Amino acid sequence: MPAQRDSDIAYATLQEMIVDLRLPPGTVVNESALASELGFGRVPVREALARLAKDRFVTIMPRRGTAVTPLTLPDVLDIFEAREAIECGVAYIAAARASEEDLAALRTLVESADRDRESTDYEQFLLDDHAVHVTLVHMVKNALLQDAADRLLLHSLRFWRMHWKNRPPSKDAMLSNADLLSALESRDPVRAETAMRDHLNTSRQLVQILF
Amino acid sequence: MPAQRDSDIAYATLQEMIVDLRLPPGTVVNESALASELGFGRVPVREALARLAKDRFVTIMPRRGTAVTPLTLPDVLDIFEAREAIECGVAYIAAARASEEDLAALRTLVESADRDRESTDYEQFLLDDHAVHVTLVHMVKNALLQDAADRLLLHSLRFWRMHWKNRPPSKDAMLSNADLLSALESRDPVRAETAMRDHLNTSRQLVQILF
DNA sequence: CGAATACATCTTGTATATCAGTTGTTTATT
DNA sequence: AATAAACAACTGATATACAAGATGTATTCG
Repeated sequence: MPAQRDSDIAYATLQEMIVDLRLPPGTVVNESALASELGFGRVPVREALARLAKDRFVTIMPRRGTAVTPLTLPDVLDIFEAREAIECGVAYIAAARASEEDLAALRTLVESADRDRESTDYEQFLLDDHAVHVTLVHMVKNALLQDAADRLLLHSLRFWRMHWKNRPPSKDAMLSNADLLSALESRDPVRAETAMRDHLNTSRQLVQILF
Repeated sequence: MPAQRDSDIAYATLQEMIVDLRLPPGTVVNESALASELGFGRVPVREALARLAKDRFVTIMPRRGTAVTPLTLPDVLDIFEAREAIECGVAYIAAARASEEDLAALRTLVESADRDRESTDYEQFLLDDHAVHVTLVHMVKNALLQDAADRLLLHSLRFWRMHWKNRPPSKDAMLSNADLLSALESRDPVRAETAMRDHLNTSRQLVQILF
């Protein structure tokens, strides 16, 4: 655990506020204001913002201001495309490498998400679905892949929250990961990759229609 | 153009120094020393180091110091694995999306790299091969994928420079991208993905043997 | 002589102050 | 009235100063 510097806490706090929409896309933020709100000095807040900018969660316009990055349709399509490129590869690798414990944990999460769909609790569904993908990525135990994938998954989570915020929750758009899970359990890399690709393609198409 | 803040210049400079081994793996760096060397204050240097830490080019040990991240065998294998996961997806997408101009530029680079191999100029080979992969990624015009891939490619470049630094350059280890190029030119996503996977697997195996 | 503790020093972490660039507004000129 | 130049206010960018944690060393006690 890399220590708890103020800038680490500020980073985590702000990221959470951005992803859960307490700081909605487009919000302009101000270093000094944030500093006094969070109870830190300007320096740790500034460092946190710099890191969030590298993640593309905020956009810094030098000497002009900093804003929470907006979510345009092209941006969202990029997120899905990048997820497809990375997570398909991850699924392929994970099929060969997953331990029994990993698979059991994944099964629990997938079943939990399936229950959420039945109760149309979309916030909980999002969290469980997110957890499924995060867990999958962590299975491959590759810090570099994990960095890239975790960031994309958070972008994705932010998008879905935005998407469903003022929209009726629809069961059709809450896709199951059952196929992926069964492919992983039978240690079939190609099927796992295909399941992931189908999963992501289907949601991407849904978004493209509904946006 | 995202303005030229001192911290941007410091970031670019330090990244270059790390990747071209002027700051070899394991070097411990000191904020104030770097600051006076580069002619900046401590703040921009510190921000640059924070960004480099996110890229895993340096490792910050809070209140203890900062070091250029060492290159262990497991790290290198992670780099190759992550490249496989991402670049295969990139090749797949690029096959459908590449413009004629992109393909022409790629052809020039591939041929250039092939010439470098004949003259066993490994530094120039590395640069051209790097350019091939960077160009490929830029073809898909997806900033998120580009972020992730560019970082991995720089890690990879650093590794190869380290690898060949005190080793006789061997033609066998300088692989061609001709197959990949031809797959792209015939707009065949599956073949492009396969070519990329073979390319990366072969070099990974070479490394695993020689390390 | 060995171990533990106190201390000196080095390095990063944070706060405060100053500098500099951008923008929008005001004012003067045509 | 329209345009352009000067200016004022705001924001981030950087420098300087100070605080705090960590490590190695020296000293002291058993």
